[in-house]
Amino acid sequence: MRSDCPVSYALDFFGDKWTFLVIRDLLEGKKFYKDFLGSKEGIATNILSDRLKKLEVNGIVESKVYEKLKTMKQYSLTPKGKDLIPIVVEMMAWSAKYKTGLAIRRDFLDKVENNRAQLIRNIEARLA
Amino acid sequence: MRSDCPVSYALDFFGDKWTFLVIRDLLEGKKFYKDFLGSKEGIATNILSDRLKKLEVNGIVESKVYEKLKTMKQYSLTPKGKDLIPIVVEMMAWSAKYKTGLAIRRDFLDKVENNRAQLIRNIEARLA
DNA sequence: TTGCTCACTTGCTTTTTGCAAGTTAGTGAT
DNA sequence: ATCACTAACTTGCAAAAAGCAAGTGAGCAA
Repeated sequence: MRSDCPVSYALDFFGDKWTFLVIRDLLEGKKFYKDFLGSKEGIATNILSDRLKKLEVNGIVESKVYEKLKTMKQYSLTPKGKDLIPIVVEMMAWSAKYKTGLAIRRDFLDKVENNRAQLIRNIEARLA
Repeated sequence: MRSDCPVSYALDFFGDKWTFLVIRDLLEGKKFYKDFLGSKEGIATNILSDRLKKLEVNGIVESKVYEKLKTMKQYSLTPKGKDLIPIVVEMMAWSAKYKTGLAIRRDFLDKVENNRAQLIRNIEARLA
């Protein structure tokens, strides 16, 4: 841990190039090692292995042997991991605003937008 | 850009060890190079210089010469940068939940919590 | 028992980060 | 005008992390 700042604390978990993309994959329902490997960004096997390990140690991910095929390990998010969803949501909302042509559903964004507008007002009031 | 995924798009801007901490500093009201250098995490001068440059190129930060003392450059967030506030907020909320003893004001968190709970319900409904 | 899949590991190269020591430009005092 | 001082970088090199290709070992199916 680099400091007692909450932002810094969070970044110690996923402030690197790959960890958050693995979390995204898990949120999208991916479960197995090869699923993560198949993602468009193209993570390397050693990096993926390392990140899954760290996420598990940090209590964000848990894994168990897949009983139907014991060579496979099934990964999933813990409650602590699922609590990262709002961060993902806000990243998506931000990207949708500033990048044209991204594949995000309109109805999803509309739902987010009201919450987001309120949040911005809250925080800007604090900063003023 | 590594893919057309919105999460990946966002991470291309700040998916590294330092960029988001600089954004946090700006949100906290820091303006000058030496202010960022003074942050508790201890960023190196070359990294800071590089990140400020990239943030400016990416339209998240803007800078101008500080007229009262022309050796100093004054940095600030653009609207695009300020729109990252909700992400910061959600990071803080997550950290507050999982790390004891972090310095976040209670009243601030209470405000955030309702929005967050609603967001989680929205998204989990989508994922089910 | 052979061959296949899957989840890793290993060894090596390239890129990024970290650190210390400059360099350049404005400023204020002499 | 020159000197000391400060602020914002830049440079060079060492250390760490990421990227890539080629293994390895454990289950499974024929």
